[in-house]
Amino acid sequence: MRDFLNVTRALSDPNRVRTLMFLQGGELCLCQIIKMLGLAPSTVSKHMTVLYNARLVESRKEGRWVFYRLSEARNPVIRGAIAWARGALAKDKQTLADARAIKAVRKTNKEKLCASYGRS
Amino acid sequence: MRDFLNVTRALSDPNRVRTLMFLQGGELCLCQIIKMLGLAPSTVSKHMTVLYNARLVESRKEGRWVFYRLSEARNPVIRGAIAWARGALAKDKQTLADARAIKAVRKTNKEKLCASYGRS
DNA sequence: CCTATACTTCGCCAATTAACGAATTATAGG
DNA sequence: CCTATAATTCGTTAATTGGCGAAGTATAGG
Repeated sequence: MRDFLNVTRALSDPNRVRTLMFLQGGELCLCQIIKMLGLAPSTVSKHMTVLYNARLVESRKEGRWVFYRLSEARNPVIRGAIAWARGALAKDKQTLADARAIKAVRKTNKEKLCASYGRS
Repeated sequence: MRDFLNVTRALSDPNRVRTLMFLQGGELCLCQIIKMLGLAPSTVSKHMTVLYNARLVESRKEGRWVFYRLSEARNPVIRGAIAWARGALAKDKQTLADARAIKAVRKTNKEKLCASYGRS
């Protein structure tokens, strides 16, 4: 029950759900997620911790950067949650808009994007 | 997104999740749910409203009683949520304990159970 | 009608949560 | 070693949420 509630609570915030959706396109570093969500770095960091503790995402550190990706665990509860969310939101307006926006973010040079958290 | 979040938020409380699980055995009137959860009637009523607004349950009024049942809607988001929760919690301790307890509640005469909210 | 009962609505309180900025940690590169 | 940068942790604040009991609504049965 505890694990289950960690997942449902992680999925109870629109910014976390958006992040899960646009992580479908592949791993992103925190600063790219910050750029997408337009929130303070500390806020986004905390959101990612919630997703991580729910085991919905995994992370990888590379130098100064931390990359997050959708969980690849075989755990059926996690896979079920991701599959369900994906199905439920495939045609969601925000999800589609983010899928467009993420392309630009991925193309942008990471050094430029991250410098002072790239509030452009 | 709004509909999706209504579902995930409804699933973010253990008492609501427990209720969804033991409703698998068939419809129950509010006083039976009150008995199962051991919470104040007003609290349980509010929980059921949350589940109802998320479309996870449906209700039926019969005289003084209100019966709740798992949603039978064809909506894939709802059906997916229920199926996922069911799979995730099939072996959950609380779920199993509730499955046992619900049998006694179903057998109990409803008049007796509900009288002064049956705090026995 | 009047009472009892099943449920809901309302107002309140304590706990949780999402947000921020400031301070801190860790790493890359002079 | 020193600075800049990416991310995290901490402290604060405003909003939300889960709980309760009291009051209100609706229905069944004298």
